[in-house]
Amino acid sequence: MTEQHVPGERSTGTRHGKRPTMSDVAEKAGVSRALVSLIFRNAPGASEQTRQRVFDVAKEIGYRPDTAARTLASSRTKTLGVMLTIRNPFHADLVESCYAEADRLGYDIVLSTTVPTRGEERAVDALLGHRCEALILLGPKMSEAYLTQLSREHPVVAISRKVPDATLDSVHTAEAKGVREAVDYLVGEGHRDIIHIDGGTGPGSAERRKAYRAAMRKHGLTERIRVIPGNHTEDSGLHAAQVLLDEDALPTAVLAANDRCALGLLGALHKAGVKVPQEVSVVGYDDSRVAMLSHIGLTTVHQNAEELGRLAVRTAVERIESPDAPARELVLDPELRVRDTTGPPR
Amino acid sequence: MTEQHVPGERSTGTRHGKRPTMSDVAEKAGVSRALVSLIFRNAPGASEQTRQRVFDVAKEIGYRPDTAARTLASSRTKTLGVMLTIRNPFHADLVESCYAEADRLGYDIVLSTTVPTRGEERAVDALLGHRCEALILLGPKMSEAYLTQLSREHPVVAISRKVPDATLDSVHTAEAKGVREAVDYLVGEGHRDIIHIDGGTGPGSAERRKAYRAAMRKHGLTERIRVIPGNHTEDSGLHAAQVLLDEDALPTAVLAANDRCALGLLGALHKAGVKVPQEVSVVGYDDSRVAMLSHIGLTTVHQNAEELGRLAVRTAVERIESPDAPARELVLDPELRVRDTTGPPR
DNA sequence: GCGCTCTACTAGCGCGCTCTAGTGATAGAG
DNA sequence: CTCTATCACTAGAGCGCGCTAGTAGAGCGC
Repeated sequence: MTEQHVPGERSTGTRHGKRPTMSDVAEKAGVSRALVSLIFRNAPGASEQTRQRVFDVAKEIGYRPDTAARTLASSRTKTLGVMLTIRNPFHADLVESCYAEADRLGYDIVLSTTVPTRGEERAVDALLGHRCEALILLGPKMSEAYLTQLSREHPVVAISRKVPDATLDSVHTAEAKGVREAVDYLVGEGHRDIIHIDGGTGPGSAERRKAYRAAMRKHGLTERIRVIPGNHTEDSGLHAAQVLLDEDALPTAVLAANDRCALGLLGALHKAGVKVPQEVSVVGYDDSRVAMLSHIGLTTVHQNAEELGRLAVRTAVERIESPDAPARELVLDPELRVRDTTGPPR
Repeated sequence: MTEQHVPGERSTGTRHGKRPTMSDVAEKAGVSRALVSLIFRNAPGASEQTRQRVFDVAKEIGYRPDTAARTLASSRTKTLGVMLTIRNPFHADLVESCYAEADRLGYDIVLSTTVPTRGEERAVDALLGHRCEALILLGPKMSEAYLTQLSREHPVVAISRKVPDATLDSVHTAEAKGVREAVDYLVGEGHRDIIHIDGGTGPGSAERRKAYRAAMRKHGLTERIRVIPGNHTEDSGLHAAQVLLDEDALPTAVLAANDRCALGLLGALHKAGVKVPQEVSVVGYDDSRVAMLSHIGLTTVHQNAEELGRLAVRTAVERIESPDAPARELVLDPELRVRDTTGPPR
């Protein structure tokens, strides 16, 4: 690493002077603080002329409303908290659509991500500290007890996680249906040795696992049922590949926990010289944008991220407005997207 | 979409009751509010016994410190604002390491992402509204004027963007060196028709473009120089592929603007039946974790995300502590990672 | 006894804003 | 001319906390 010192004009200007407040604007514009407040809140009760003058003064002295003070003073914060896992490309899709819908409904969004060193509880604490009016949790892995507790104290919407008899709203796709379609399709192509890498305790995993078993049974393939434990990261795909490659024979098709898992699996298979889909077919889950873009198009179960995000925000806002309405579960239909990682068995 | 109403136990419990405050805790614990404050700030001056009792009471009544009130009351917020583009996997890598370092230094982080409907200015406004003590901008595309202005008013650290004669700190890799290494390597493999898809106005693009030209010239390939305009998204790779495929002959190697661009390109080439690396070699830039995991390992110029994030946070904190120190430019060496998308020309 | 320090705590102001309850000025109705 | 309505604006309380200044009491040396 090298380090350079840039000359620059350090000593000039307003550098780090005290941040201007509403009072500064008021004084300079020759009006009361209350009026400035009113104008910045877009509330009626100020003449167009004054309004303009206040905005001009504000711009001139570089005033920005202070979110903290605003939050503290007002009963409403008009803020939604979104918990996500920044590594997850599908979450990126969801976040984008959340923003769009929140904008439409006049809400702000604050993000809080989990990272390896920062678990879901910390992420949630940060959001609640910001006085979010509702939480939107993207694929939460937290315990059911904690989730239930949380939803008793705050409006909570979970995306991609179904909680039986829950007190919280949830928005997700019909996991079972997606898996069933995938298995039906693979069987239709002639596969019989279809295994499943599951998502462990990840959101939706239990349903997918169950649906896989049911679908296999339906096709009379009960004895071929096999689940390799995994999770929702690339690593689990990699790991599953190692397990499979150590054995005598590969299955002809693999149903991965999600796209990330599928990508990890594909990477490892490719390194081992296994041809996809000639030797093994691979199906993902999510259809995050990367799946589409990867140079071999991944066959995957499409979840409508845009709609999921939109509905989650709508549901959150409705929940804020009527806290005691019964909990809702919104279920979208998934759709199998056949691309290039699947074909007839070898 | 289907909708279900879940019974749930809506009417019980503390649902949405007034949020408990420090006074509630104080009262219930039989101490003054000031003492509770002190305890929650981890400040010395309370007996271990009282401390424990206060924490117990707080937990019992579900008290959480209010970030807004805390921010408002204290001069310091100990908060760093990070602007990112959530779609960008490289940013995910950076954010993770920022968190780790901020944790170490006792700072909080608040995230603000750009999305298609929410530009950089809005993202920055949100951060400043939260009274962040410094801004860390991941690959900002904003105008130089705005950036300079911003850095005059607040501590700002830019990652992956170099601003000549700047008043702001920047942390980035030696773009030129990475590109030079890539070109040297390709030429060493026997390539002569090496083209570059550039990153438009994206961070680092100008330097990379310039370095590409210089490197080609150095190898006596001045006449083979060719730059296809692009940007830092998958789409630009796709688009460049279309341009190239429409022509009589493909180049033997392509230096993409970044990994995302390279992935788009690979996808399109694959669909067109062009073999990589047999017919065309492809080199990316960033080495975001996806590059590694993609089932064909992408040859790319590695940027040390962990170190970049770490240094950005350190620099931001140092800037907060000494606002008038000269601006610094921290430059890390990149490193070519040869994987599977490159080889000798056809 | 005195003054001293140290520990464990409390009183109360003010951060920048929102929001309710006003005030005064002008206009139109009766 | 009074009465009410409307408009443009203001006064001031208080949101939940941090923080400075202070106090009460215990312990200690002399």
